[in-house]
Amino acid sequence: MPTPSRTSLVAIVAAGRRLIESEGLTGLAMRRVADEVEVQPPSLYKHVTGRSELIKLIVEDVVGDLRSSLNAAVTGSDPRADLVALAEAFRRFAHENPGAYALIFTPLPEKSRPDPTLLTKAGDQVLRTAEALAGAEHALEAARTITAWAHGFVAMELAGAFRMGGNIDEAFTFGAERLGEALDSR
Amino acid sequence: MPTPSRTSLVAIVAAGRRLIESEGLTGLAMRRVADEVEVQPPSLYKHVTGRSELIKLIVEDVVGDLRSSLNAAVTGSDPRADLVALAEAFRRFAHENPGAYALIFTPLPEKSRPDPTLLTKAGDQVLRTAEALAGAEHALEAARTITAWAHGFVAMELAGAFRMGGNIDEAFTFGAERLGEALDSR
DNA sequence: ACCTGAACACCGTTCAAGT
DNA sequence: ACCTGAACACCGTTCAAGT
Repeated sequence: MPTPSRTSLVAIVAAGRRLIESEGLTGLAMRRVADEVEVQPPSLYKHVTGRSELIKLIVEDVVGDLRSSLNAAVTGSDPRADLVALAEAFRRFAHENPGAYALIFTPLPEKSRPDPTLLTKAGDQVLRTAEALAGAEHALEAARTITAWAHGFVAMELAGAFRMGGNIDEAFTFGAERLGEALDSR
Repeated sequence: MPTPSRTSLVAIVAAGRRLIESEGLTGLAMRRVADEVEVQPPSLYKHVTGRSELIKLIVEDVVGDLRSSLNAAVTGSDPRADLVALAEAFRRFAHENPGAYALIFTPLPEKSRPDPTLLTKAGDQVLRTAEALAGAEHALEAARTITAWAHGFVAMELAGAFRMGGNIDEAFTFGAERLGEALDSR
């Protein structure tokens, strides 16, 4: 007689994401995930091919949430204002999900990398704002400049790399505004 | 009778850095480092307090090399040209040391983080160029904008996050030039 | 069809014993 | 003073056996 599942993929991914958030990638041990969903470790392999794939699923979950946050941030009125709103939403998301966020742009083994189309979708709002600002011919380059700066900023922040004093919030606003000016070709 | 050391801290750090470069942080196993320097694993602990500290020493080694590369890149003639030269040197370094580079701005446990003063020294050249460009009152913010963008760009590149086509080299040059314009307050 | 216990091949690290 | 072998407490993963 078939036994009903005692856990589920969503429960496993959620548990894994919690573990990563609280203790980083090292804390993501299959045995601990199993504990969290109240199952023996080998049972996890009925839902997931292995730890690498679980990491991938967690990253994809995070990327989906990031996309929602970015989409919710823009108003569509003024591209310069939208750029600032996107940057702030991006940073807020990273601050609220530092452990999971760190995985998005970290060099992971092929098996743990998120589906590229998900990353593309998450970046779509930035691309549209970049196009409104910089024009169609420079849209992609402008979007990459914005994303690179925003990611680099929060990555350094989360890694504790800003150690020379000064106001971090102001530095972020400074960057967002200067980038808005620099990319505006209207 | 005292036994002469069969290995050394520099040999251990070099071996560790090689392992990280070829197989990432996961490849940095104490047993494999021990193999590389031809010693039994427990002997490593006479030179290093543990794996965490070894990671820290490796990161500090890399940061020192990055600093040298950046210092060698500037000519001091024109700040805009220096900014481009710094950005290119930064990116070249990351491409040549992708495994080790990834560690610099990754969120590491406290015990593995590099000495903050080393990071400061590595960033000093960028700070000076930023000051020449943006003026003393905005030097730190400008330096952070430049560094964030450059790091974000190569981090995304190394993570394989640029998947929408387009020319990556041109996107980098585009960003460097626009940033130069945006930060120039002379 | 899903879960389990036992097992395998790995880890980092400790420590008493050797030279 | 440094190195070693043996051991401990962990990993991820596999697999035959249970229900």
